[in-house]
Amino acid sequence: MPVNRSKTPSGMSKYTDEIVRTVDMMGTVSVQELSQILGVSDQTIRRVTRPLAERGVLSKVHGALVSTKSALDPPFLSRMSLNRAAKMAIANEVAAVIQDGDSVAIDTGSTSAFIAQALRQRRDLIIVTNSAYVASTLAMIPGNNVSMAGTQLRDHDGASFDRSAFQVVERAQVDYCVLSASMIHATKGFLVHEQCEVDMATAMMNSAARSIMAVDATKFQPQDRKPALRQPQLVEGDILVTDASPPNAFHGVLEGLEIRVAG
Amino acid sequence: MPVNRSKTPSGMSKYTDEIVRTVDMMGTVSVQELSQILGVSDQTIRRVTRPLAERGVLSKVHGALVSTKSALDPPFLSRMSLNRAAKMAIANEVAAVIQDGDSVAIDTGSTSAFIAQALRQRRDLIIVTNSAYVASTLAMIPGNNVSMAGTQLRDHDGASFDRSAFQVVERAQVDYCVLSASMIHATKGFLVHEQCEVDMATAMMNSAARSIMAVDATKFQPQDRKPALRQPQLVEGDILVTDASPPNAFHGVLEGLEIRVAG
DNA sequence: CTCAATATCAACAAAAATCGACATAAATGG
DNA sequence: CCATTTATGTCGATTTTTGTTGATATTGAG
Repeated sequence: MPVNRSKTPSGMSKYTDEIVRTVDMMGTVSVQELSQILGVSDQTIRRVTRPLAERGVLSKVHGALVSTKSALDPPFLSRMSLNRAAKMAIANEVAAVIQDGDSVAIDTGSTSAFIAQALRQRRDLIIVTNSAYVASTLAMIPGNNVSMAGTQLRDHDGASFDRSAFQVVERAQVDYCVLSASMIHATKGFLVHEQCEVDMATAMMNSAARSIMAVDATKFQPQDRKPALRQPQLVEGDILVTDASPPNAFHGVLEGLEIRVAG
Repeated sequence: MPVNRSKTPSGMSKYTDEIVRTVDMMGTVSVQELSQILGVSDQTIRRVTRPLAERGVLSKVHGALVSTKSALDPPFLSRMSLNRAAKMAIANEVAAVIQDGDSVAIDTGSTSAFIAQALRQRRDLIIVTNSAYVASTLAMIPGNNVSMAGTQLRDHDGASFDRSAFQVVERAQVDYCVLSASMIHATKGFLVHEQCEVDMATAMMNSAARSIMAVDATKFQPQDRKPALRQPQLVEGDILVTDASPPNAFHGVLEGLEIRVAG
């Protein structure tokens, strides 16, 4: 009778190691190819790789194995693809507010990435940002003057929140700052997840004559991961750009703001 | 009844990875061209790329696919598209030298942009660079640790050569530095146009255990704009990666280097 | 504006890949 | 040595993907 159903220490076969190494090395390998390399049948490859795929060591697609290290879809880009149309509309609206020659501080976040793209149609901008993505997007436009704030980049979104980042932002003096938020609460206002984001937003607002808050309309509903930290208070004359009219319940926290609905 | 157990992670096919990499590297690729590269029908390319376009991983126009990554139309792109096949081959060769977990300093330049793309398949890298493009390309890979050296970005290539850039590079201690050159002279060696590039190369070499010089074979011929400044001398054991065997006339300046020919 | 050239799309048949089951070979443990 | 477990290869049914064809849409030129 079968006593020990559970596989060897970690479900390993003598091929496991070489398979994983080969897949990681090549990024993508067809099952056929792999079976020839190891001199075994394709069926064996499937049998060995199935548990690996379940454990997430590698990933299976029809006809081939793909390294999970392939990072085709880092979290940042998957967030980019969420609500794409709305974010693009908002980005264009923000780009309409900002004029050629203006100076702008831009925070990190997926909406800001779209705004950076939209701002490529503007010329002679002076940009300060702590997002490497925004910086590299706008730096290569002839005539722009881009400052990248910070040195150490966060891995999931390529943004920096180190001391030098704040120094650069605080030294700046800009016409606008472009901010974002993870959620909008009917009484608490604009919320984000991390303290460093609040700090950066505060620094940018202090350096800017006017603030632009860019949030898509889905942020008016409660999010799954509840953000707990408040963004600094916007003031009279600041701008809110979104893609649908805010529900009445939010009129309180939006008091005094210039509201622009994109679309 | 067939249950839906085939949980294809995210609509991936065995071609997705290579398609995305190719599109990102080349900026723009026609569907025809891609189908020839992969040896499949154009229809297959369309089928695979449609969901990718919907997710925003790349973007479709009539007849071609365009990278959404760092869309660049300024001079940078024209240099990017020069010799792209050779540069891609060189980039892959460099990525083969560098291992997961290594620390690398990367300079600016079009070849370095390709190398950054190729290095996306590596994991847990520690990167120091003065190019915003390289930084943002590699920063978002989970596990990587990227430092952006410098604040003020040059407009034509998004690179920084200010004081803080040198401070960051000089503080670093890396396994490899990846350098490039505008021309190779048979007796003077590796040449570039600007003093700041020499300074940066020097700083990177001093911080690195081993240097990798990546130049395509066309650089062995005299260029139209003659670069006048010498890169610092490479030393015994440093690596030259190129795409064709250097002519005999250059043996003198390449003495002692490990020469790797990609392709 | 029309026209030709080319690109895209939908649908179907052919090809390839997968999975399950069983037989055989290798390894294991007394 | 044999009994038993484990791993591997082979075969057929099923599912998925791919190439082809013909219709439709888009582009650029005249």
